[in-house]
Amino acid sequence: MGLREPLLDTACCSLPSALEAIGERWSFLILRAAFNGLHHFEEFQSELGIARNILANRLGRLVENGILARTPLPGDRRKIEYRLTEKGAELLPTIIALRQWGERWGSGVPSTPVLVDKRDNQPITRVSIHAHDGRELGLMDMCWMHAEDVKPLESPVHPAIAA
Amino acid sequence: MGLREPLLDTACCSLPSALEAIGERWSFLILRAAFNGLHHFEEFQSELGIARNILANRLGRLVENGILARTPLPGDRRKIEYRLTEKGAELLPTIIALRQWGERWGSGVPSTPVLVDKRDNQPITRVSIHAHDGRELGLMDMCWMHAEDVKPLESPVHPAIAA
DNA sequence: GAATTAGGTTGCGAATCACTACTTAATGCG
DNA sequence: CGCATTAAGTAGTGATTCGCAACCTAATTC
Repeated sequence: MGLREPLLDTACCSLPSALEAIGERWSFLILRAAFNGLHHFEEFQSELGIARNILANRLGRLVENGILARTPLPGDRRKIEYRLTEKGAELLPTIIALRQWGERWGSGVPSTPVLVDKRDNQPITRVSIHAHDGRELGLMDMCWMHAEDVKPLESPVHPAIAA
Repeated sequence: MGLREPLLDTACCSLPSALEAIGERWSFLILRAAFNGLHHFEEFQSELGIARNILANRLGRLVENGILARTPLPGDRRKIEYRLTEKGAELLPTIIALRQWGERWGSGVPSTPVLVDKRDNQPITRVSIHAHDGRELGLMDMCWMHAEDVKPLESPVHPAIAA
């Protein structure tokens, strides 16, 4: 039977729970559109060409999961505004990472629009993995460890506090 | 009719093509398992509890898309090894970013195992967005621009070349 | 008060998902 | 060899979801 149980118990990894929230078809693209400044049902619908019932379903689920906030506009109460919450906004690195991957390995076309630093209008760098001291790490530079085996560094105590 | 056409033309953004490759249910979790060192059909099956035909389908699609490489082992030719290609391995930032997001906003449980820097066994930092000079950028620090409007910085030409 | 607009909901056929059982091919072993 | 075992994958069968079109409802506009 096609009963859809949760992907996995969330005991060891929070990926499954994340995927429950945003892993369905279209969810990612709706989020991308939201990051690009779209806020209304019809905007999403015409931009993405998604079926209306599916869009309603996805928007509802994203709202349920606290990723989008749904507010009727005070001026025209027919209009519903969908806006990223803080939780939703923090998906940006994920989305950018996936987009950069697609750009590099997929069709190779540079995506538009592109995220730039406001200060100098220069594009952001590639999203990558960094050590706690800031060094960029490749696959060879890291390994997996059980969380409980990680010993916290004796953090260099701030002089003002240490004194 | 339920004919599944591509999510969107890939003209403006490579996200859709990326999602065609890895956006289906289970694909992400299969990749996570691969990153964690699983390489065989039965390993994936028992770890994820996924139906066998779906697993076969997903593995096939990941291979088609060049994300996993499928090689029968020389020693025991029943055994098929699925291994991440370079293209697949470069999905790590995406997966880590999503996992960190789930960890922060989902159940809040710390995931295990955790990626650490080999040099000092310290966990990696949070995946985030950086300017080309290395500064971490928040949502407020950046904006979208059309790719063709981005003016390349006159890069500080290498003295050896300039001379 | 009729038409329009924004945001949905309903119905229906096609595709996908998931569970179980079966198949095929390569090894292991007596 | 001959038979059990293992690894990987396929087939059959329902439940669920997707996608399209049409319809509905409330708020606004003319």
